[in-house]
Amino acid sequence: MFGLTTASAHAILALSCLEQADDRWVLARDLAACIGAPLPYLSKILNRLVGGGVVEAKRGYRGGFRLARPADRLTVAEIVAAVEGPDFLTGCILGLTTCSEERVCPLHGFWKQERQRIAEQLEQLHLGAVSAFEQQAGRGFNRCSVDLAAVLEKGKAP
Amino acid sequence: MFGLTTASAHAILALSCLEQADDRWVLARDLAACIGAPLPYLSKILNRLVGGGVVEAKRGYRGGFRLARPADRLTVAEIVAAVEGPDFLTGCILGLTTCSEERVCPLHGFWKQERQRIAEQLEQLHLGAVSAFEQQAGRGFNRCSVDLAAVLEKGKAP
DNA sequence: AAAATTGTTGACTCGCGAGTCATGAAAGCT
DNA sequence: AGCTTTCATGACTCGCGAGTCAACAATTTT
Repeated sequence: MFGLTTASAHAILALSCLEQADDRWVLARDLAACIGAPLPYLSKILNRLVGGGVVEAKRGYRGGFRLARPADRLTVAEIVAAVEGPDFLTGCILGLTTCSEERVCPLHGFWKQERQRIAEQLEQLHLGAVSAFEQQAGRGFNRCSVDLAAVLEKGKAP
Repeated sequence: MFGLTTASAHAILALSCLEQADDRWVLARDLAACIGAPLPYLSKILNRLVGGGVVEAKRGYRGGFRLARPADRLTVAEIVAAVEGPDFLTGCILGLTTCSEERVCPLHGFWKQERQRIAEQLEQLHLGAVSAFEQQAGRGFNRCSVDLAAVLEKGKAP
């Protein structure tokens, strides 16, 4: 109930892998293998990230995905918003449609504050930090079954 | 995605109404009418609250529900736990089953802190405060279509 | 131009929370 | 004892996020 959707989780982990590949094009298939997500589902999530301006896609031979901007200029808030829609953190905690600033619900004060805190945290958290954390933990391309050297070699501009 | 389930919302609003009836027995039907929730669904939610020791139920003629304790000794955390299970605020924000203190996920630090904050807030928030807020806002039994005087008269011990 | 590669998209299934319906079980009244 | 009232509960439907499958469109290589 409290937490991100699995779609957002896939997105964050996949982008963390992407960051480790620098500017090279990486296949959705390799990202899926790396984070253990189903390829067709991840494809749709990546597609939403394209729409949100988080990643770029290139079709056809030697295509794939790469970050639209450097990882330290991509926030987790932005990533989640691209996947789940811009309103993922708005709304009443009790789900009341009538709850507004004028006619607030009994948990409004508490939730308004928490919501703002969470939003701020997610905006301050950059993909670079997430990726660095994952890399230090020995995850990402380093430790998955994907052959990193081959992926990077293949992703280079011809 | 972020927020309580509607079941918890129904519970909080219904309990707020219950508080305004003091120690009298109130019918599930009246609570449902008062908060605008479907009766059969609310019944199941009230049943979970019985199991969680939040309310008491009495069947048969002149039966109904009443709070198991005074409203200022019932926390919102307790109510939500009764409805959604005790683990409603545990677990990884990315939904990773492998995430633990030893092998944390990239958002672990952020989420652990937020989770704790939310838990503390919900534990400090008592039903009495919620009910007082609702009453001041002109909601609860005061403003619903239910005849408060009749309900209270009926709920008295014979 | 043809073939191979790779992202795109719509239709489908599955599980779960939300909500409905009908029936059963306890408690009080007469 | 029988009737009425009221909570308890299992089976069902509905909508939605998650995940699958298959056909399609774009791009590069040969």
